[in-house]
Amino acid sequence: MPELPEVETVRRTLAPAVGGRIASVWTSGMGLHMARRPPRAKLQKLVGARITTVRRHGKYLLLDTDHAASILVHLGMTGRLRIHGAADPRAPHTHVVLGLDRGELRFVDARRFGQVDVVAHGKERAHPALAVLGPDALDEALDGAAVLAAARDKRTTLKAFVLDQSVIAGVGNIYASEALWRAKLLPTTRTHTLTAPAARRLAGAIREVLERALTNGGTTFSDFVAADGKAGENAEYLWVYDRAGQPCKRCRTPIERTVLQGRATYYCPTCQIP
DNA sequence: CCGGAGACCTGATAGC
DNA sequence: TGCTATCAGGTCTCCG
Repeated sequence: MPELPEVETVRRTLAPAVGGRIASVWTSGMGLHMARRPPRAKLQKLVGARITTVRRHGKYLLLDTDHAASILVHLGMTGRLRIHGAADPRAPHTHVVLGLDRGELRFVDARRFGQVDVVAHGKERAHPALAVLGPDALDEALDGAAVLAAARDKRTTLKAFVLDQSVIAGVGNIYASEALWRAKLLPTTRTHTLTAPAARRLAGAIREVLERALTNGGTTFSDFVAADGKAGENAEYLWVYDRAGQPCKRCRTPIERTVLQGRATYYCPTCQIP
């Protein structure tokens, strides 16, 4: 479910939890991502710690504490990180609960593709999940020149390229299709054929698409909600994703759906070109 | 190096 | 109504 705009929306709506002290920790004991369980003992050590900041890189959140460690969270497909009243009934599939001085921070994940871990300060780059990430998609440094440089040696398709978290961290399946439509580039275009002007368009389009979605509070089809429980509004603004057969918003040609690397891919066969 | 397929999980929805 | 098949915003691994 969640790509950069959704994760960033969660980060921002976690603001009320910042400054809170962790009073208790509960975990379900079930495995999440790759059958890895949230590390109960390491989380337990954070009892008494205060949450100082919440950072994001790509689709990962880092809840920093004043105990020299951060809580790493990835929402997977159906993960939710929400602030609740301690008396609120617990939703099914609740896997981690951090009791704060006021309220609770709960991680709920039906499909269990999400991840919760603890990382010592200064060891972030050594964490396997974070070590492989490229620059964040909203990083200022990610301009046309950077995209062109990253694209040059690759033989893959543009769709796979923008989805590759080691190249650009944060773009997922919805915004990959959206950005390529915005840049007027076909998803199947080979990466190494990208021209400088096309790379500039792609870099700009990625930023534009993500910032627009962020302004709209993220895209909600069924699962995504912010930390305050609110759904996103961006689904009604999507240009191509989930719009097969509907007219292109630029040229009225029906949008096509295909499958690339096993994932649904939407594009306009007329105004997107190699 | 690259793509494809399958794995990990559950729930929603469409079709019969 | 109830069954089955298909699909889903993410990653990871194996295979050719």
